[in-house]
Amino acid sequence: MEKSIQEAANDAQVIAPFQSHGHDHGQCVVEAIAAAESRCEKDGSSFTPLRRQVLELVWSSHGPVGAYELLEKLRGSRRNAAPPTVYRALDFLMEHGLIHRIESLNAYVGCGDPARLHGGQFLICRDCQSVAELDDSAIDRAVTRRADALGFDVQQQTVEIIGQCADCSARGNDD
Amino acid sequence: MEKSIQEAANDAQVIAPFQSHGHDHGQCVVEAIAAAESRCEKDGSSFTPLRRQVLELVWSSHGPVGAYELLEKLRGSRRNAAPPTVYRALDFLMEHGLIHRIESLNAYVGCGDPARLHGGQFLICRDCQSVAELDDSAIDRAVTRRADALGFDVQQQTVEIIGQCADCSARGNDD
DNA sequence: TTAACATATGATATATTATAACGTACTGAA
DNA sequence: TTCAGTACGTTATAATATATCATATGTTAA
Repeated sequence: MEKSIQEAANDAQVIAPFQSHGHDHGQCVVEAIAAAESRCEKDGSSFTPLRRQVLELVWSSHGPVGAYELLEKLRGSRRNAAPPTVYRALDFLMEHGLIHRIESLNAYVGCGDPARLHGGQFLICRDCQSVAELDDSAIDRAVTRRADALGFDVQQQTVEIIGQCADCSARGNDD
Repeated sequence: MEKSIQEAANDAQVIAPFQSHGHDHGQCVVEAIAAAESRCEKDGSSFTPLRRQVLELVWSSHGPVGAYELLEKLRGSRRNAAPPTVYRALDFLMEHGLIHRIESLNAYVGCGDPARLHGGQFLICRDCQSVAELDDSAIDRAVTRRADALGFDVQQQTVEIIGQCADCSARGNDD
């Protein structure tokens, strides 16, 4: 028998599922920040107020956020914020596995599992712009196998799947 | 026993392998243009001189090429070419499956199999910038399976694997 | 044949995303 | 205490992509 969607979402290989409308997002951000703190402490890297603030802004939605959108928000509290302010923070957060960049959207999302470094596999909903992060070993294995067969040494995987999430197709959005 | 690299490269699931230095590139471009012509004829779409020229320029290397790089080259023969000139041609070529966009490089590569519409799976060498195009059904299946389990309807797959190709690692490039 | 419409390209301007380069302030080690 | 490293400020600019309106060309159908 097939797993239900909920069971599949609970599977360890789904790092961050699509979020239901009701979920406690405040709590979810708090947890992400705590995880980031402990990750940086482990790395011996400094999780400065600016970096923390940018990470909070990234997490302020579950969707991908653009750099200039972050810049706008940042300017609420830092009047002189400029593009490098944001990009440097984003670079730091990516290097430390705290966020991922979605190449096909030029945008950034919080990483649901910063404890472990990993490349990104994402399901991106065209309708509601939400993103589910995967760490699916079957996908990873299939990629690695083919690369190995060609003598190709994999350094970074980018897997970005665009489509429509279950909620949106239930809702009948056909945009 | 494992397949040799050559056997793996000959596998039908590798649409466009990494190119050896010696391959007959002129011939390879000619074939790509011919395939494009027949594809467009089948689609009833018009393969204009501009579009043909841009496709030739994309194929002028096996590596990914940026839009502004194409624009420069295009200006050799069309003095007034402007960004929209190139982007419109690129859009047309993508819609008709004649080229793919590499999201992680903001660049474009010729499609090795325009006869059949398909999303892209790419191995991209950091050192020599060459690209191998795959159409690996195991990767595709792994993605589809997980998406299905989550009730996610896949519309477009972007799989871009960055690393080092066999030639470059043999050559000992460690950049 | 021509009016009507769609398609393709020209031309100009501008939007969006990202980085370069240099300066200043703080921090912690020798 | 000076030196080196790091983080951030500041200004400028690079690189990528799109909007908009004008012009030309081709196709259809009355």
